[in-house]
Amino acid sequence: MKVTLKDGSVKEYASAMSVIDIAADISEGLARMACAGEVNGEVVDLRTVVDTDCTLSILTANDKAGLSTLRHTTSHVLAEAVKRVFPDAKLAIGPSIDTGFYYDFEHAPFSREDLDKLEAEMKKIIKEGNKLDRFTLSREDAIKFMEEKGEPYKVELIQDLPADAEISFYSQGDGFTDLCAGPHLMSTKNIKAFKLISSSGAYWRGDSNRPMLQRIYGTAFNKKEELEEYLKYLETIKERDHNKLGREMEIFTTVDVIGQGLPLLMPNGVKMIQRLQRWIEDEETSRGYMRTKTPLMAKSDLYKISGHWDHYKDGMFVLGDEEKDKEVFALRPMTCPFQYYVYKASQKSYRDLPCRYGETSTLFRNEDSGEMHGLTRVRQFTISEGHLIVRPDQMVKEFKDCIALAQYCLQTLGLEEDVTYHLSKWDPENKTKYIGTPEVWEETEQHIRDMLNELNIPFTEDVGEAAFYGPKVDINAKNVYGKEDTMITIQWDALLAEQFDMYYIDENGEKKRPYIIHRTSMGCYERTLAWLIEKYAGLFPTWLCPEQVRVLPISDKYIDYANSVLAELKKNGIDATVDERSEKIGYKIREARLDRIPYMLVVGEKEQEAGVVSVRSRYAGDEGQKPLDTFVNDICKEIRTKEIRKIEVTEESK
RNA sequence: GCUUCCGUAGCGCAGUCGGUAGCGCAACUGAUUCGUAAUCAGUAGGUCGAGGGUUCAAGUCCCUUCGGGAGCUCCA
Repeated sequence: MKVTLKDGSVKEYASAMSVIDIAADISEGLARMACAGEVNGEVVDLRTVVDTDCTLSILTANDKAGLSTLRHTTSHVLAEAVKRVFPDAKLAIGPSIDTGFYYDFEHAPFSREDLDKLEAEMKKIIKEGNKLDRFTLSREDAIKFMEEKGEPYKVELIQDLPADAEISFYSQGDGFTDLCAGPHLMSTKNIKAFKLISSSGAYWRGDSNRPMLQRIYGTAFNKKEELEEYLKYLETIKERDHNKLGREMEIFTTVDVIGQGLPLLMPNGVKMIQRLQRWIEDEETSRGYMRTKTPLMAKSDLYKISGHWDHYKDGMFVLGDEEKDKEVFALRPMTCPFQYYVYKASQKSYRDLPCRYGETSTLFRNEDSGEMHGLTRVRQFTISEGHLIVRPDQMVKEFKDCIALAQYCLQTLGLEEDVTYHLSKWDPENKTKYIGTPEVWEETEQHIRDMLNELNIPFTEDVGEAAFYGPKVDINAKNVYGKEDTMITIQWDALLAEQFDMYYIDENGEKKRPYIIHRTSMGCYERTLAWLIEKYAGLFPTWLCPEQVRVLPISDKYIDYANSVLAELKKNGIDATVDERSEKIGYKIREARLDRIPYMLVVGEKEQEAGVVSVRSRYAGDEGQKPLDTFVNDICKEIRTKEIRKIEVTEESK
């Protein structure tokens, strides 16, 4: 057989060979480094025997799949360590993940001391350097095997494997054997650098009705240095965590007596949100949106028509008692039905459509207590919401325009590279969660699929993520910890117009159902703010900075001049202050840097006499003396164009 | 909602075996009037998240509750 290698060279073998043997034939070193193989593009175990012509790559920990193999084997080492240190623990599952691996156990919660003990035991196991061997069993034997070992979770896993699945096991020495599809390293001794990160509860099979197991998270790398670097990185991202930095910068705060998920936006945060809001509202207006302002609450009757009462009552703040009170109200969790009644207030002709309604809309959602987080998951928030009532023939164009608006917003804020696009579909297995027929769902999902393809937007399709009334495009971003949130959503709704009896009169004088697009342009302001804090680590584009310029007189003698400079800045709409304290200039600069002010204007004798300012920016350090009007022109232009100036000078700010 | 960790001055932290609370920065006052990352001196600030219990005595031990973190589950 002929084996074509990554570099294009061809090896010929007389008989079948395993991947690891081929690796050893290429070089000893490669065999030592090998984590997995890739045969004809498919990742395989090193033990896989190749017997026909193929292309083969030997994957090492420098390859993504190789690294995840290394991590997966590390999770098995962890499992063996747990069984050694805590023999009563029951094994569940232990996959590799983007950041490392985890393994779930039925056991009492693990403390940090337990993790340290386990790490020590893992080091021992690695030092022992047992070989991993793969073998398969029939379903009956596999179940018997795990029953004898007293592993009920493994038995359940085997029982649920598809009928045609090969049931494989990996053993490492005599002590430990685990049900596993692989692939795995050849020996535990090839694990060079690992660390147990944390432990926490996790439901068996991700089902909150089933027992809670204990999950241990860890990570592993090819080299010690890479591990160190990763651990250091984990430390540094805390510094840009919006929940920490946002409080530090007095953008928001929370108060225990006010309640969970109810952040207070402070003057700095409000300034930023106000700028975002004015920008978005003006942008929408220029794109043909009309603005509405509708009530924050309504009678339950409204939500009964929309279907929210049936589908999302638990998520709403209900005012009153359904049993006792004649009327029950609820704070609105969305604006849809309110804007529908704006539409319905007058009879519409086909000529009136599309109707694009926008509202800066405050919403209330009663999240479960464990879900609240900083500014990203809150109980009250304000969203750049809107609904477009359109004729079916206008739907595709309008939907595309909504995507274009979202992309424009992301580009302006410099966030477009950080997002992923998702086609969120219904779950045909769970019809009770949705309204409408399968035909309507399939058709609308196909429309969105076509559109995204046409626009050349890469996207994933997520089952069961749709709204109850229709599929949607979700634009998601990850926070500093890698957790994903929906930032923007655009939803295709061919169903609610029926519920609300919305219609327009077509060219033949007949009543027709419109389609509806539910959409946001820049999503929820609080969440966007959180995203910006983390993206820019608090060093926002100048137009968004709560304080854009600080004027620093070098002594009290120049306070008057500093204030005349300030007046000129304010006249031009620039957010600025003067630092009037009797401190040394170096100290004032340090403070301004710590406050993340983009521009500092130093003024003293020379500046006053020449009528100029000495500009110091976080972008380029000392920018030298400039006439004040030149500086004002420059910064006004930067603000007007919402320029994202690259930071070239990186000085330590600690 | 579930598992777990945490809550001491504005912020970051210390507080031993239960014996009545301290440090740094910030703040304030005074001096200094300064040229690019911390001028000097002084002052003030806490019923230790809240409530209850054990004890002669609780920041410390126990219970409840509120809030915060991590993860799970959920997220119109």
